[in-house]
Amino acid sequence: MPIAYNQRTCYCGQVGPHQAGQSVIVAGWVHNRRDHGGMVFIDLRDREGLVQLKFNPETDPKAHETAGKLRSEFCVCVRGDVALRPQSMINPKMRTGTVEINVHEIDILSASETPRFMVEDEINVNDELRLEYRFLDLRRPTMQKSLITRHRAVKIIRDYFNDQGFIEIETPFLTKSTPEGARDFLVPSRKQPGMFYALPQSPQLFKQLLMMSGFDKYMQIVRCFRDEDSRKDRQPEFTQLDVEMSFVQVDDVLNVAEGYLVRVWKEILGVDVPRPFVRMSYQNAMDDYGIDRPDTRYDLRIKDVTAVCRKTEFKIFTGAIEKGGVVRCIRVPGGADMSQNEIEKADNSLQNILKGIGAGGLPYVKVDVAQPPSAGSSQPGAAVPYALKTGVAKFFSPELTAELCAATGAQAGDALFFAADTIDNVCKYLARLREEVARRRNLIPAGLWNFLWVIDFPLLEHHAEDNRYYAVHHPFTSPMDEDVHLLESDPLKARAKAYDVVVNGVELAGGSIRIHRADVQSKIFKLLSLTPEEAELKFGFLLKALRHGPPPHGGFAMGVDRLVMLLCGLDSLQDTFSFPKTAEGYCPMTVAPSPVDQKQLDELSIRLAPSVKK
RNA sequence: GGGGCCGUAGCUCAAUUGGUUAGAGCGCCGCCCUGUCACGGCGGAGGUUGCGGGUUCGAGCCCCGUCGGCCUCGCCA
Repeated sequence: MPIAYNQRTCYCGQVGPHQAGQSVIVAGWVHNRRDHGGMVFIDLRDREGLVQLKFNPETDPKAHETAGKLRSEFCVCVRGDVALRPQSMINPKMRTGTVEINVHEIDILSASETPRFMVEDEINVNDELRLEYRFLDLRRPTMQKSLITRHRAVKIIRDYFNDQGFIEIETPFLTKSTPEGARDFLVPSRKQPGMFYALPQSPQLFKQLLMMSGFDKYMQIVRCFRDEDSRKDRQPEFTQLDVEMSFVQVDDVLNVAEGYLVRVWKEILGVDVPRPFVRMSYQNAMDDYGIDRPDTRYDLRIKDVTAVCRKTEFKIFTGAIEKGGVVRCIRVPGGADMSQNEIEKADNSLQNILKGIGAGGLPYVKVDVAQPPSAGSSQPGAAVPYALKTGVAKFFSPELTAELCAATGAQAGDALFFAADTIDNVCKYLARLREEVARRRNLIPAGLWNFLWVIDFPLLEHHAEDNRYYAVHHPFTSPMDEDVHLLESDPLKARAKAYDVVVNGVELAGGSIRIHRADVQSKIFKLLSLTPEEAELKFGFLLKALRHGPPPHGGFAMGVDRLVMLLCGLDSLQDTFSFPKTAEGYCPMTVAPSPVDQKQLDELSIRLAPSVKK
């Protein structure tokens, strides 16, 4: 009689001393086998963990014989008694290490080929192989934890938003291609040859239309698609929590978002996140951190030293300033101990990293205590407290040195790293430098969660290439009421009712209050160089809806994959997906994308370009 | 789309200046072993060096192409 595996009594990882003496049925995969010729030990694994099985040839010869045939990843079911291990045989490294199961009966439910890699957490296997054998990869405890955490976070989303009166509504995947934004994934229409649907980059317009339909609190956990190159923190299809509310101002939306985040951090990590979150203006973030998603766990704030550097004879500084640029710097406390190799020589030196993103170089100085003029003289450093050495020190006179130290708060033993260029480039370089220095010098405190709202984003940005404005957030974002008049006079000065949640330097969510007036929306389209005809063609349905009593509304979207990455402390977004794709958008397991039959192409009226090889 | 690095046993990696029979650890297979938990001991098998072409007396190594992976810039409202 086979063991009734459907009457499994508990998970392997949950067997404990409270069951001592009880008969149990467990099922799982063979993790490890230790065969002593006589006694055989098996670690059996299921989604909750491992438990040690013991096979004794004297008491259970038949089970012991079967145990000898077991190999890695065989799927088995056993019946046995839970026993407390003798004191000296307790394994403190195992959660179930105080007990073991004396097996009386075992069934091999299925055998396994030798796995291509071992199912354990500390593996060193290339990603492609992991993805090809994703079903094995997902057996690893960290991957199980990741997907289970994902489930819990999503469950909390549904509970929380349901409690708050939100309604989950689905929106189409086969929809209309939207201009701007990322590249669309296209789906050809069979019934209308030559026509294409696009997969949604987000349900943005649908959720706004639902507001116009009167569902004043909407949410959805929804797949979004963007056909751009993948990265460690990016996949072509990803999941968003999408939220929209009517009759709200910025604070109302921030409150709802904070409420969820606080709850999920408490329930999953047991961490109390203080509310309300700190708010920082976009301008403040750019000035102090050079980036719109600052990691505030460490200081290293950027200081503007344009005024001081203007007085130097250093062409790199003065040249940049003459062209309308700025000079800014980061003070690294104690940074004088950094080697020349680390700063500018090594392949991965700070300078080379910055050169990699376009910087010309990395001017720097180290701050030292000033030497007295001669050995005999007293009052060392009384007039000039500090002196600079190395790098571009020679361009700073004692007076300028004093000014520089005053402007940056630099003290003896510090290093100052400069960037001189346009404001945009200086921000880009120093933001990167900040991150790199913090990581290398271990300035990032462990266990800290810094939640931050970045607010007061500009509404528009200007691109020189095509000499036109682009929406910073998206074209439906409302300008601030007091800035509406700037749309005529100085559009780049207009601020948006937009906001991002940043956690430890990761942009986790973002949103805005939307335009709910047709005239304002038309004005924005015009600024974005859309003619009324184009606007009608592309967004006619939105403009039509805006003429039928739209409520004021706004919302946000949160990256669920990034959320799970943060909660699990993962450094790869791939590990939060069940079946992710490579950087080329390829799935090694299913071998997708792949060619299709000529018949399918014919039905879609699609002919492949001659350059496409079969 | 641009640039860089990489591809050798099931896995992770070696292989001197282009030179003998391409090695190691882990895994795998066999035998032995009654308290292991990274069990241990002895023995063994396992290779079209991603693929295609070229240079050379000779190519894992050099050159060209191609496929794939990773990093990076661009892109990602």
